[in-house]
Amino acid sequence: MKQTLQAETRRARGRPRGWDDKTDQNTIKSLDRAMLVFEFLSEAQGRSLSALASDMDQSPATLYRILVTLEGRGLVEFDPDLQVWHIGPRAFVIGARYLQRTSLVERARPILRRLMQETGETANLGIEQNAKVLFVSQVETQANIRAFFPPGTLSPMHSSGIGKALLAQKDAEWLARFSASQTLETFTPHTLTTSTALQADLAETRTRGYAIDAEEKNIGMRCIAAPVFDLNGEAVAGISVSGPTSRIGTAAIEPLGAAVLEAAQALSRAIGGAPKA
Amino acid sequence: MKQTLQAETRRARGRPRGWDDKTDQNTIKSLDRAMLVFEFLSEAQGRSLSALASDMDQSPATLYRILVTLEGRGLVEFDPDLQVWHIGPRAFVIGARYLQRTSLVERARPILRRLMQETGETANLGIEQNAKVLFVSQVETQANIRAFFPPGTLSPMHSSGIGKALLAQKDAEWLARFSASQTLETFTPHTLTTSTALQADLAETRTRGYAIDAEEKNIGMRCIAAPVFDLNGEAVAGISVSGPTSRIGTAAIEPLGAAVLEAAQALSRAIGGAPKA
DNA sequence: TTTGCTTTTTTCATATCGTGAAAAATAAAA
DNA sequence: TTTTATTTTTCACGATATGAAAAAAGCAAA
Repeated sequence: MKQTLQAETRRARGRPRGWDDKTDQNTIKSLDRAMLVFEFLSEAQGRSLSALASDMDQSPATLYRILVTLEGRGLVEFDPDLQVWHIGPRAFVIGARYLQRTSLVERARPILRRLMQETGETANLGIEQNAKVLFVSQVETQANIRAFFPPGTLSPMHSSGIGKALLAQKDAEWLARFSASQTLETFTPHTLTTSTALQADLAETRTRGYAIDAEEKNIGMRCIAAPVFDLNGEAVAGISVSGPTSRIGTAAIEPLGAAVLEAAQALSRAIGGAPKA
Repeated sequence: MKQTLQAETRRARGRPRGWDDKTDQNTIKSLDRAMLVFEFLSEAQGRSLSALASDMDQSPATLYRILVTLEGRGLVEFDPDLQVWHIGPRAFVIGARYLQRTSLVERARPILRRLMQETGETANLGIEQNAKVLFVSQVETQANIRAFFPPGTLSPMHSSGIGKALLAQKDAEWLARFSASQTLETFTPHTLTTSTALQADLAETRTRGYAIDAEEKNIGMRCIAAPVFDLNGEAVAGISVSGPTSRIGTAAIEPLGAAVLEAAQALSRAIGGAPKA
């Protein structure tokens, strides 16, 4: 039972340089081309052979053979009635096994870590739990003054960055039930305590792309958050950075927002999700 | 805008005869082999190159090139710390597009969500795939003890609620082919392992309107399922709720059955279907 | 029916490119 | 250090993927 850890070999092969221009010597051209077809088909399902051939600028003969081969393994499917090609069930089964491996939290860790390093502020991951935000993971800043949310903390949605980022994605019906069941507790003079104030903030959040919690829960603490989407386009989690007002001034908000947004999108991709269209 | 319908050409190419022995002339060998690797990896994730090579009886060099090529497209992933290979996020994204084709899943989501809220149990949607049940969508209960079927799971028909709900709608000829090709694997002492026992259960299911899986696959888990019909009156999918025996006792079965039946009928209507007359 | 047109499969000759063996590189263990 | 276990890379060979073009199959008109 060897457990060799010669990480550097292939780690080096990752992205560094000489990836974009140098055609990697070790890749198989024909396989790569076939996978490009596979990927293209997944985006443009329901096309005929000839349509695909002209769209991809490939010879119909080759394309045909690729599709027939993939069909043999159930990775693509041919609809004999409409004479068009689709992604097959086997692709779904195989792809679903990606999720078996790790959870949202595990996928988030490297992304949170990078976000913390880029911004210098504590990065958090939270999910919705019974109309509250449950903080499930965190990477702390190295600064001496820290925002601190122990994982496991439950926080009201209306007074946290992640909560507001998630609320901003909910439809009207959901929000109606929310305001009916929740009272908007006051924590600081900045807390949004009326439904109209909250609605206005959520509208801004939607256009901005990320939510801002400006001392709405704790005086002296600001927080920037963006939503994470799952496969069904539903906002299932949020990523935020939080820190003292001394470091997160008005000038810092925009760059932080961009970084948080990017991190949230990276996590969405990692769990196969994308915002609803 | 031609809409040619020359179905017979490729329909004939489907499965009929001369598939098993004749090496299909139109198949690309190297691609087929690569896809076999892809599939194998999905079942045996987290293996090193050498382990895969010996398991698949392939030269490490070729396997390496296949993996690197697939890695380039994100279809597989390399874990540099453990030095092992996995299925990648792109595979998940592409595979998930299989579901986009039919609006079934999309239509089902609100219905599943409502069913979960009404019953408090995890609601599932499954379709038939090569005489197996493929779970394609799920809304999880909020209870702490949960039945869990990750989407993408394949399950034998005779030992799942949805499977039995679908079987109950098949005609005698189909069932004869089914029993000829499938062995009724035993999972628990409650599994229906003889054709006669299964037939009897299906008859009850038909009169009852919904199927009951009473710990036939997993001990401690019960499942109530009903069929969903498409435009042609064929049972193309099934909806179920599943939960622990502690919550789904004999008394709970009837109300759950009614709720599941109603949900299944709602989905049938949503896709323009109805049971065969 | 027959004719014409489009899309798909299949054939075929060519040289590209995938392949395995073995060497080199790299990392871990001794 | 040396040894051992993996992994990448090199290399020469020939299997096989490829595109052009022909054949087959469907469809839509006469």
